[in-house]
Amino acid sequence: MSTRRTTRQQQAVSSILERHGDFRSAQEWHALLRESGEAVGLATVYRTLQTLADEGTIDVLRSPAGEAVYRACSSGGHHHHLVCRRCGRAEEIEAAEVERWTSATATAYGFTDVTHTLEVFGRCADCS
Amino acid sequence: MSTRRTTRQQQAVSSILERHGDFRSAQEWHALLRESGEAVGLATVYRTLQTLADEGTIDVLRSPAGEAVYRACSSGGHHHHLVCRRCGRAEEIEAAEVERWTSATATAYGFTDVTHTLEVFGRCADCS
DNA sequence: CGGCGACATGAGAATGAGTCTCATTTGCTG
DNA sequence: CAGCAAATGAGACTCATTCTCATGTCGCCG
Repeated sequence: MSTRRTTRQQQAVSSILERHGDFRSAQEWHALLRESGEAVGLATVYRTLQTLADEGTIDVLRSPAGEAVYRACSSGGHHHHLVCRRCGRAEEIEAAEVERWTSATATAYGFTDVTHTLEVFGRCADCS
Repeated sequence: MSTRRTTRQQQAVSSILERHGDFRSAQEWHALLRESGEAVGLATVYRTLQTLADEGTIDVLRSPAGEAVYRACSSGGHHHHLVCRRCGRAEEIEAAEVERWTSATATAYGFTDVTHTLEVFGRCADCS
């Protein structure tokens, strides 16, 4: 069933995501890989990022500009981010209160099958 | 300075946004306008939506699929949405708790100049 | 009322992220 | 080692959005 192969390319993608801790677009990761000598086709970068995201291994979100940005996250569970809009560095944050509030509110309005997005952007201490 | 002209096209856009209360993409609003006989160029629809959004007259957010969707909102102030992912209908929701929580958390991490996005998607009572 | 200048419009070209196709390469398992 | 299915990558393609630029239109001034 899970005929999951381990290719050089997939390892290169995972590994570069782990070396850098910030959110970057597929195109940026692709460029970084090329610079580092570990060339990987753009299509493969997209495919791999998507697979990893589906697995929950990495996190995706949309930058204010509307493009998808990816990063490796330590916590496997559900969490949100506090992202520096200048340098891309991100903190993982837990938001139990918010979880509770959204699900209560949604229920109050008769909504079911609820999901939510919450991202916080700002300027980190270093970039101020 | 404010050489703001009132054109038929801009009125048509504003007006159709007000007649329907849901989130739709620029392309969809454009199609609706055409159907209603009030044809407006696609580029103009984009321009007008963007202007209205900048003014704060309408709200923009990104659908899960990644395209920008727009809708006229009654409340001028800051608020969030509970959006039906099937029919696009949306409720405006206030989230004082969440506002407080995000700003407190961001401050705790040394972040400044903080903004946030919060959107809740689900299936409304009618669409369940 | 006719003219003028600036802003607005719209058709189509251009851009750019992301996806798809398909011939080729490459882990893996026997 | 052989064979096959999965993975790759170059490039074509899609599709939302933006840009360009020729033309239209609003509002004012004399």
